[in-house]
Amino acid sequence: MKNTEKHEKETNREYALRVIKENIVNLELAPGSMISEQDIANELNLSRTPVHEAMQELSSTKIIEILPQRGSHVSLIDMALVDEAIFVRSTIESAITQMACEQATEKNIQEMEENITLQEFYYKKNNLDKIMELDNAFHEMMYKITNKMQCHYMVRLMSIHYDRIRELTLHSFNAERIIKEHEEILEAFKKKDSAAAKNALDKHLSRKHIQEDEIKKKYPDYFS
Amino acid sequence: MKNTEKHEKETNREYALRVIKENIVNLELAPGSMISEQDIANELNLSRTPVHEAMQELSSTKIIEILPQRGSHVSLIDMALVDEAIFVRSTIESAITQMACEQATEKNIQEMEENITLQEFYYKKNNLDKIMELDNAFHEMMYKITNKMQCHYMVRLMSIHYDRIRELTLHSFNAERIIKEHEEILEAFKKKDSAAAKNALDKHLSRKHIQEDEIKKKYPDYFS
DNA sequence: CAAAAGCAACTTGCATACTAGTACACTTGC
DNA sequence: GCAAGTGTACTAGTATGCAAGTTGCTTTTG
Repeated sequence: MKNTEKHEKETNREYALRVIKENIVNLELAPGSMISEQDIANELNLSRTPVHEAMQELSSTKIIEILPQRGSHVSLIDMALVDEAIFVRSTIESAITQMACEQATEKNIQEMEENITLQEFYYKKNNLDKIMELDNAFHEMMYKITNKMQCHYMVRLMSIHYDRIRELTLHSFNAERIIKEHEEILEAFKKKDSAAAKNALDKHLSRKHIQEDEIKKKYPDYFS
Repeated sequence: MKNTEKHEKETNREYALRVIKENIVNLELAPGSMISEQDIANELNLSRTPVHEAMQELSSTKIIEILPQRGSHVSLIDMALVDEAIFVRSTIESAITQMACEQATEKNIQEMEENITLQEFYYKKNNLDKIMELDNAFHEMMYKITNKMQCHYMVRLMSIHYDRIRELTLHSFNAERIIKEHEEILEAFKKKDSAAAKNALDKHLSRKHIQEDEIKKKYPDYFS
């Protein structure tokens, strides 16, 4: 696995969960591949206990499948679960963004502006990773403004199925358009026009439809 | 704790999770009370391991709080989390019911009819538990029809905060009105009028606003 | 008497060992 | 050669014991 450094002050269980999840999303652990608790414990220099607990948590989102006394494997990509992930995020975030627009303070709006300024900065530097990080932070602000962080946690949990497939279609990531759409949302916030904010967000997230045929042809073994 | 019988073919971990969750929701484990892994393990005749794993899972929804090396306690009722639970369910189920109306087959509609018939049957028998069970099954059908069972799982996870507070306001459970509203939804399905189905569901779930002051006065120790 | 030091009893986190069940290669008997 | 039986090496589930940290009572000390 990649990036197995342990952070400070995270428990062994959190450490195992984070590393396994990252390696599933970046496809280092390929869909369908077997993973044994013992092997991962050895690789991370842990006992089976924290790894076992991390695997239990992952299986609750159906990103891995545990077959007792037989073994565990990374789930094949299930387009129905990808659709659910997109559906939940679009539906929840549409409602939350509209509410956020109504509740946003001057300080909130300033933070959004700051975030977008940095997006443009890193766009000029061609730093896509930073832009994606700022993108996530931008959307998370909506949850923070409306005090809906448990919703954010749940949406993120399900999103893992979409995150994994996005890894296969990174070439279609259009930073320029994304930044422009964030600016549209910001403009709606400044005008306190919550309907416009909702529409801008709906348009923004509706891009998330997937070139399913293309990637299924390219990676047929990854799909169920 | 109440109802500690172990079901067949459930693992010890699932058993512990189910019993603890039930006893939190029915307030047998009061908000704020301490619960130790060892005590529960003794009471259920298990080792600490499956209990520990169940507690980890419960803490992810914030229904319990684990303080390492100090102890764990049932969380006090946090109205912000109750609001989030209601928000997620209303938002998701509104969208899903509308989609279900568009996709429902004759067989689906017949099952809904069957369910409501039984609701009326048990209403005459004054069996509220059965009605609540049928109520849950009725709403679950929407998720099944639209193939969104992972959404259902997530909504249920967050709903525990609302389920617990509903336990305090059971006197206001109005079976007659609920059944009538279910019938409205069914009528919309029969007419394939998805907008009407959505409206009927929105109205149905909007009842979930809570007599917050009343129960806070009655159970002040239960709130954060 | 009051404050500080120390100890005992608790907690959860984790490592280790054992259990039960599966898969598969190999042996055995024909 | 083949089918049935057997041994072995794997798996995850669970029990147990230890590690590390907190709490609160007891003892000590000024």
